[in-house]
Amino acid sequence: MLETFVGYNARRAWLVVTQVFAERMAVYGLKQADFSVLSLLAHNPGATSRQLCSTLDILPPNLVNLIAAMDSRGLIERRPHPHDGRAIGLHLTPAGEALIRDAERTVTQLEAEASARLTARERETLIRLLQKIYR
Amino acid sequence: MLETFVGYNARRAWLVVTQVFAERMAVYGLKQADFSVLSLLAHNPGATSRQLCSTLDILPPNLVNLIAAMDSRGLIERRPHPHDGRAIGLHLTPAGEALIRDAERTVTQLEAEASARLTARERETLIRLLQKIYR
DNA sequence: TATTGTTATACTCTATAACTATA
DNA sequence: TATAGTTATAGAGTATAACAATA
Repeated sequence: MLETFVGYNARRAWLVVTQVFAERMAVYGLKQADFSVLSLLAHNPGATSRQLCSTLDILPPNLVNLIAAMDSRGLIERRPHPHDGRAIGLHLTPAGEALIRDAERTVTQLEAEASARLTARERETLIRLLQKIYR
Repeated sequence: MLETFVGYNARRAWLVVTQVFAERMAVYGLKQADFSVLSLLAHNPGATSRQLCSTLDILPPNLVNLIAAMDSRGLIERRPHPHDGRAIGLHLTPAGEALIRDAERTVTQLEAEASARLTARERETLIRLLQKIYR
């Protein structure tokens, strides 16, 4: 019965992937949210906390320490926003760029392993159907 | 980039479904784990805590209060296991059966709403592909 | 008045160690 | 010795309210 529900199956699949993800990202000292933030900044330099929050569905208070920690680690930099004095533009440092490049490569690899029982086409279909749910 | 990963998309889809789920199940006083336990017991009467844990990937200590609460509510009954003096067989009471019957109907309905942008066939495909990941 | 970033805090979910009773 | 159920507790993740600075 449970297995006929999208919600149940999505959670079970996510649990499997997320476990492998956590193990492989521990090498880089990154958790899921860290990876998501760095990856977004790599492809959207200068994004604000608020933009990250709405894109990732994270609440602002829960992003603060996360950003502060990666700032301390020298992975990201906060620069004044060009047009909005309230906001802070977030940028990757060279170290942050190097780290996320390696991490993204690792995730691409583990994704391939996690979906090894799917053909390339099935994997595309899966992602497309999942996006139809949440977009 | 993030959107090319199964893990990311599975989580986002699950977040959407789970939110609607939580709202609709609040009427019954059930959380996700409660629903899963009751539903499993409805279709597997006499199951033990240990069996529920391994099926749902819940750790034994985290199931204790959950079971106790539903026992207090008169939804489930603990009976001595017929063959194993250590174990306890879990059964739904008539009240528990009535509740999970209604709740399952509601979940079936909300699942249909959540996957309204998918055809019936796409929904089947989605579930099949998700199961290929975690099974 | 509304929004950005922030602090403090609380609540839920998940994880670990250790105990008892039975196998 | 191994397993089922339990207790206590710690940690991670997520949520709300309220504040200063800027729009």
